[in-house]
Amino acid sequence: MKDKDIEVCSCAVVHEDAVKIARDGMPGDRTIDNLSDFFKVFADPTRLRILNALFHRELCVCDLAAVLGMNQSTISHQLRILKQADLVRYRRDGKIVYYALDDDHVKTVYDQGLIHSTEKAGGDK
Amino acid sequence: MKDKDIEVCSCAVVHEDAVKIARDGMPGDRTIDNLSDFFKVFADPTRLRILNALFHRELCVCDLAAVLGMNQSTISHQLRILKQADLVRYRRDGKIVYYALDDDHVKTVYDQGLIHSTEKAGGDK
DNA sequence: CGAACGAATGAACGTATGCGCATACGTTGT
DNA sequence: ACAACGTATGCGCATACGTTCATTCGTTCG
Repeated sequence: MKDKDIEVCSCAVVHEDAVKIARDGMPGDRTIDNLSDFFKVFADPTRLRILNALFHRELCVCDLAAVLGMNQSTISHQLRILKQADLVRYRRDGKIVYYALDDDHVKTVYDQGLIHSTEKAGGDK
Repeated sequence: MKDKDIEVCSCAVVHEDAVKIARDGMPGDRTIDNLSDFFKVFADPTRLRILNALFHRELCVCDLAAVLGMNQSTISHQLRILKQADLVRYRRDGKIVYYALDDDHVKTVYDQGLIHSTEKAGGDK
């Protein structure tokens, strides 16, 4: 192994040991990418609103469009993303497709983020 | 109040009551935006790697560049975002600026996301 | 079978985001 | 004060993302 780190940063690496430890503890690309993709799903107002609406009960695409005041197409696109992330599941009843939260911990993540985000926004100490 | 919902979605709203309940329970734009912004900070591999590196101990910009194998400029840009989100704080020691996690619950959010993301990726039932 | 309706998909557009280069800033040592 | 070094910032590029329009798909009902 060669000192690739030195080439990246022109400065003398201040803490070689700390860098090594941080490197060893770093998860693989796959893990990091999965993690960022997971958070990415929650990083959009429209999707958060959809999730919020589904906290109460299952809703069809048309209902969600009405709740959010947005196009049916937009809702459908976002539902696809939520579905791919396994955050929601759907149930077909005739022409109507009902969406619901796939897992309870979706609300857990949502709520935890809510606590921290409002904490930051409100508590401007 | 006028029926704005009907105009949005050309279909006949299937569940008026459910739509109304979902609407009433919907947080304001400010809250939703804060929440999505919060998750957005976690929704990038580079920032997640920086946070991960800081789990062990505080590091300077140069260290982080070495750990991630990226430009100092890139690291600095991302640190700015993390700082604005109050996820990290910095301490100046001469020319060197050390960054550290501002809060313990940063790791909490990180870990919780990790659990769910690996759960989804691994358990492809 | 064909019309009607809800939902899904693809293309296009504007915008936002991450990265690296070049450079400016702030501090230290001579 | 000047040079050196670590860090921060502005700019441009490439790309990813969200929304909308138009169309297609799938189902139901006449």
